[in-house]
Amino acid sequence: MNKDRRLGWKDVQNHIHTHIQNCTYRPGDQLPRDEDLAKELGCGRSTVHRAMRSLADLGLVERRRRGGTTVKIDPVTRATIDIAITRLEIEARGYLYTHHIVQQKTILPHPSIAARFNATNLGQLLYIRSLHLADGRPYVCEDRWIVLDTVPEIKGVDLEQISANEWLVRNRPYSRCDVQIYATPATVEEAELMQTNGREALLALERTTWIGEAPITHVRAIHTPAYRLKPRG
Amino acid sequence: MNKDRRLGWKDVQNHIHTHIQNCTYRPGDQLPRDEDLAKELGCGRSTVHRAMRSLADLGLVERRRRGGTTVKIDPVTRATIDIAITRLEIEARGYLYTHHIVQQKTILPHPSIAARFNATNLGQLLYIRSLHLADGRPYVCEDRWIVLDTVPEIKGVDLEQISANEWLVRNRPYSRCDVQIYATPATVEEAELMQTNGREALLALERTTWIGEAPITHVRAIHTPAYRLKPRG
DNA sequence: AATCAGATTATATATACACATAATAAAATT
DNA sequence: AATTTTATTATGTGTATATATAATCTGATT
Repeated sequence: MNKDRRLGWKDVQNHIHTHIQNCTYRPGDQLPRDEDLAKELGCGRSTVHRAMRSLADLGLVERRRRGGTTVKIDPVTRATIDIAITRLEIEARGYLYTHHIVQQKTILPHPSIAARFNATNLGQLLYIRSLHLADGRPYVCEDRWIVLDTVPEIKGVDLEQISANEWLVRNRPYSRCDVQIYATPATVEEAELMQTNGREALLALERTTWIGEAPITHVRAIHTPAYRLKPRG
Repeated sequence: MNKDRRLGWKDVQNHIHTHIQNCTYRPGDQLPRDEDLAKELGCGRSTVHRAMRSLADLGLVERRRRGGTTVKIDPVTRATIDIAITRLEIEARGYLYTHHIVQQKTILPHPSIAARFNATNLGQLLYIRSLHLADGRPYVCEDRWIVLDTVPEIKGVDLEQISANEWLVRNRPYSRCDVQIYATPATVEEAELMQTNGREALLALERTTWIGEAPITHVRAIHTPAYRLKPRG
């Protein structure tokens, strides 16, 4: 940035953030107007605006027209999680990735699955249970339902070659994605697949995606017992 | 925004996002230069810049100086989680919040706790096991370690009145927070506290905070079995 | 041939200005 | 007194311009 000349928006952001950490400004407090702060710090209003917007994005302050900017009364810890293609996640950890399909069939949706899509007439689904391994050890077991009316092309894809996970991410952008994270005991079959005992607690990650109004896929991925989900740096 | 005049940055963002969804631009593709896009759409370069930055924040495109903007080759699903004060979360769901302390003592840190802080000389810690209830039913059980060298004032606080969770959030802003999410089977004691059987899988949420270099607190919160963590919006 | 110094290119940042919009307060009208 | 209109205020957005920075290419120098 500027070597020494004047303040950049990050400097302004740090300045305010520091004051919030200092308790110079406490939760609920009113911050100075953008314009006043700009005058005080010797920079443009736009620069303060940029910094304030960033702080608002971080969930640290709240801005209201006419009401000015206040330090958030009930701060939340905001964590951002990036869910990558399973292959890339495994490879990023330095393991060799392999995967195989345990079961694959075309079915009509079970009501509980239809409910996830908030839909009734889904037509036929492609169901796939697949296992993703890191250095040969089970890492993720995913149950996936693909709406064939929305993604007919997938019928022609060799899903042993490229996983459904990867094919969809690369070929089927979505406009909406619901995510749910929860803990679940392994079923007997899952315990066998994951090579754990049946009492293990597994982290489950459910995702459902749509393109416009059209449902694409629903997936429930359970992870190896030691798995820890970590937000990005 | 502008009623009909010209495009706003959100319009531009939608325009590009739509094209990415269309597969007009596919993962890895190069997008037009900001300036060209501005000319094409009939708006200023700054407007395109604003839209592009927003798309980059969403993790959909990547921008490199001189390299231009490309559609992200390996898109990730980005989920943002807001972890609020437990009381507010319970009240937001329409339940009556109560909490009580199960155990409280001053101790020297166990090595595994010290490791979480990446520190060796932590001095004395205040350990608190507390139970947070929704309409009288166990909702969250938290084990918390507070670094007394960093937060000495907490010794004078009645933590039955205001939970340590809430007091810290309101009185001790942090500059860094590590978060980990995982599944864990309930211990015998936890199962009893949470009024579940010992085989339940529970979602655990661990947080460790610092102000500058000084460690503040480490907390492990386990949730009621049915609990599902849902990203915002 | 290897290396270093510009030139070029595209995005990033800082700033200024005009206008839009939301929220509120004050004034005017009924 | 109640309601509507108008003014004020502070942030939001769009744009233009100047400068900064990073990445890459070109070519001159050694």
